[in-house]
Amino acid sequence: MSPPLIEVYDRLLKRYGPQAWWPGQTPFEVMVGAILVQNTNWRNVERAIENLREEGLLTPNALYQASSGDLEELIRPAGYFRVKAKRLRNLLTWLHDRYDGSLEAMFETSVDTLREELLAVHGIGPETADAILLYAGGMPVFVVDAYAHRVLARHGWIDADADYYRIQEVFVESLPADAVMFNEYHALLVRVGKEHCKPTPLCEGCPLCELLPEGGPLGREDF
DNA sequence: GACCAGGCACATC
DNA sequence: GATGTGCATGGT
Repeated sequence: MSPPLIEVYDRLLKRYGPQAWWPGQTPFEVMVGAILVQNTNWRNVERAIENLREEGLLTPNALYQASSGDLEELIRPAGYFRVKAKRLRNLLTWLHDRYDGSLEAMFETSVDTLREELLAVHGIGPETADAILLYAGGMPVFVVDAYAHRVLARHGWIDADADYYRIQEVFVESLPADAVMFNEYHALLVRVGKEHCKPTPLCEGCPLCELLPEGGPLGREDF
């Protein structure tokens, strides 16, 4: 039986309202943030992005020309700064070589092709690619993350060991392909995950547990 | 001091 | 193919 994802969405939207994601001022800033936020608190990413902004590096050409050493120091607050500096350079090099540094040209590519191209960039995996497609490009791609995984598994709506594509499939099967809603849905899952479906305590005051006949979470305690 | 945070690549079995 | 590990900072 498929999970009640429309009802979940309606409930979350009613409870929290629109989340106004992604917190980035330009598509390029969103792309940079998508790399920097990998397994990292957004607050730390903000510091790194502010550093880049102060140096005038939040454009494809400027960041492409920055030295690796400067880049590492500026993004240090976001953690994993050496690997992330390499990943940003991989993305920038690809963008420069393939699209002459133009996001407009990049997003003229069909979503399936662009996704494959992004995944071929070293350091960009499924979530980062999808975040770029949805939040920077406005393409109707559902972004799965650790929160989506935990919130759904916690309530018994997916297997705890479901992988990225399985979880994405669950959403895509039950929802219309609407970029605005996909955008909002992902942000709402992060919100409820942070506020109520924490690792511990288990779903305190969670608005989604009310949808369960048992009135409480079904998943394993480590979800 | 332990644990957590919008992942990903790589080594090893 | 599954499972484990390195990567690093900053808040609670």
